[in-house]
Amino acid sequence: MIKLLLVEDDLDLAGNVMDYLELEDIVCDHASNGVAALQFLEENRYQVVVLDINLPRLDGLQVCAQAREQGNDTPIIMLTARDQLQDKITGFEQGADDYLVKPFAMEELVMRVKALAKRRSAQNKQLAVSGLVMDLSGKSVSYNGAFLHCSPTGFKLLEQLMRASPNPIDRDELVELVWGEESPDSNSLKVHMHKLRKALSSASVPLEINFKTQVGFSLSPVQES
Amino acid sequence: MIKLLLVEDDLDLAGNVMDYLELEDIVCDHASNGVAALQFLEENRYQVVVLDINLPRLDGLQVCAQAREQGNDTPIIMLTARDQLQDKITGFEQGADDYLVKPFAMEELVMRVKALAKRRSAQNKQLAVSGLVMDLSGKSVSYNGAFLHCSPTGFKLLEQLMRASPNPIDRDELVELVWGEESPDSNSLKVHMHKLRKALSSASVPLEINFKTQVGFSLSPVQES
DNA sequence: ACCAGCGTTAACCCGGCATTAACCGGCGGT
DNA sequence: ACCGCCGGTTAATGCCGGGTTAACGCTGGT
Repeated sequence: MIKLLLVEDDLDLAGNVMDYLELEDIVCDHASNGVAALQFLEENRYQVVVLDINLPRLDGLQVCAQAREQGNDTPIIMLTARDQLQDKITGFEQGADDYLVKPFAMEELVMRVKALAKRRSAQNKQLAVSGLVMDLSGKSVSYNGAFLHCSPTGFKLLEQLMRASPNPIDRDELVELVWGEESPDSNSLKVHMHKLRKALSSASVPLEINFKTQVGFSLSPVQES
Repeated sequence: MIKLLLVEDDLDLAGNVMDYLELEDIVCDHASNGVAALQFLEENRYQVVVLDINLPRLDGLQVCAQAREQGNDTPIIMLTARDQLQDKITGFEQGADDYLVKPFAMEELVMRVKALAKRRSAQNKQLAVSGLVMDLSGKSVSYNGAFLHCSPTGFKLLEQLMRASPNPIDRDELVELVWGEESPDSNSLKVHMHKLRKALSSASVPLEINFKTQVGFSLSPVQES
C-alpha cells in the first residue's frame, strides 16, 4: 500500500486523481496550497508526493525547495502545464524526481507513482553499514550508540562512501559529489580521508576505507587474515 | 562521460539530439531502425538507450522486449508520440525505465539521461572462465573465493584474454586493446604476461596462457598428458 | 579582539607499478 | 653446427600518486 501526498489546487482534478488512485490501493492525503503541503510533509511520511507547480500561497517549486532544505527526500513528481518548461528544469534542479505534463492520463500517473515508490522504497533517512549508523536528518554518525564527531565535509564524504558500500566509488565521482564541480586542490581529499580513517579507527568501528588504483575508494569491513 | 545509443529514424531529429548531447559530454551511437539497434546493443555496452517507438523493420517495443530477453538490462528511455499511451504502458511493462513524449525539450532529455546513467552506474558484470571469476565493477579477480592481486594493466590484459577465451587473441590486437594506439616498448607486454602467469599459477588456477607464433595468446585449461 | 574549529595548502615519505635493460633458451634457417 | 630472432625471465630504475603531518587563514562565536 502506497501512501501519497497530492498537492493540487484544482479540486475537481484532485478529486478525480484521488478516486482513481484509491482504486489502485494508493492512499492519498490532499493539500490544496503550498503552505498546507509543507505542513503535511512535516507531520507525515509519504512514499511519494505529487506536486502541482501552480499553487496559491507558495508555488510547487518553493515547496520542493523548502522540503529538500529540511532534509526531506521523499520522491516528488511535479505536475506542470505544457508551457512551463523552465519551471520543470528548475524543479529537477531542486530535487524533483519526475514530472508529468498536464493534461495527463491517470494510468501514466499511477505508473510513475509506483515506479518511484518501488525505487525509493529501500531508502531511509538512515544509512547503516556494519553497525555504523548515519542519521541523515540529524547529521550525526554513531557506532554502538557512541557518536563520532565529523566535520561537515567528512560527513558528506562518509555519506557517499556508505551509500556506495560495499562497492567502490570512483575518486572523481566522489569529489564531484562532495564538492560539486569546483573542487579544491586534490590534497584536500587526502587530508579528509585521513581524518575520517582516524575517526573510524579511534571509535573502533570495524570498517576501513580502502583504495585501489583506477577503481576508487571503498568502505568495507576489516578483514582479519 | 556517458555512452548512449540513440535509436531514431527521423534523421533530422537524431542529428539535433546528437549535436546537443555532445555538448553535454555524452557520446552517441545512432541506429535508425530496430534491427540495427539490436545489433548495436549486442556489440557495445551503453549506459543509456534512447529508443523511439515508431521504427522501421522492428518497433521500439519489440526492440525493448528482445533486448531484455537477451539479458540486457541497460536503462531505456522510450520516445513516444502523444497519442500512444497504450504503447507507453506496454513499454513500461516490458522493462523500459522512463519515457518522454514528443515533442520534448533537449534539456529534459539530458536530465533524464543523466538521472538514469547515475542511478544505474553501479552495475556489476562478471566474466568467468573455468572457475576464474573477474568482477568488472569491483575490478577484482578471484578463484575459489580467493582474490588474486592484479595491477591495472595486468587486469586489463587478463580481461581481454578471458573475453577471447578459449580462442587466441592476436598479439597486436591485444596490445591495442590494453594500451590503445600508443604502445610502449614490446618488452612491457612480456613482463606483464609473466606476472600474470605467475599470479595464476601461484593461486593454483588451472589455466595457462599459451602463445603460438602467428596466432597469438590464448587462455586455456591446463592439459595434463 | 581572541579563540576554536574547519578547510585548504604545502612538503615529505613511501609503496606500487610500468617500463627498460640485460640475459637465457629454444627453434628455424642457412 | 652455427647464428639470430623472438619469447620468457629476472632485476633495476624512475615516476606517479596516495598517506601523513604540520602550518596557515578564514569564519563564527564569545
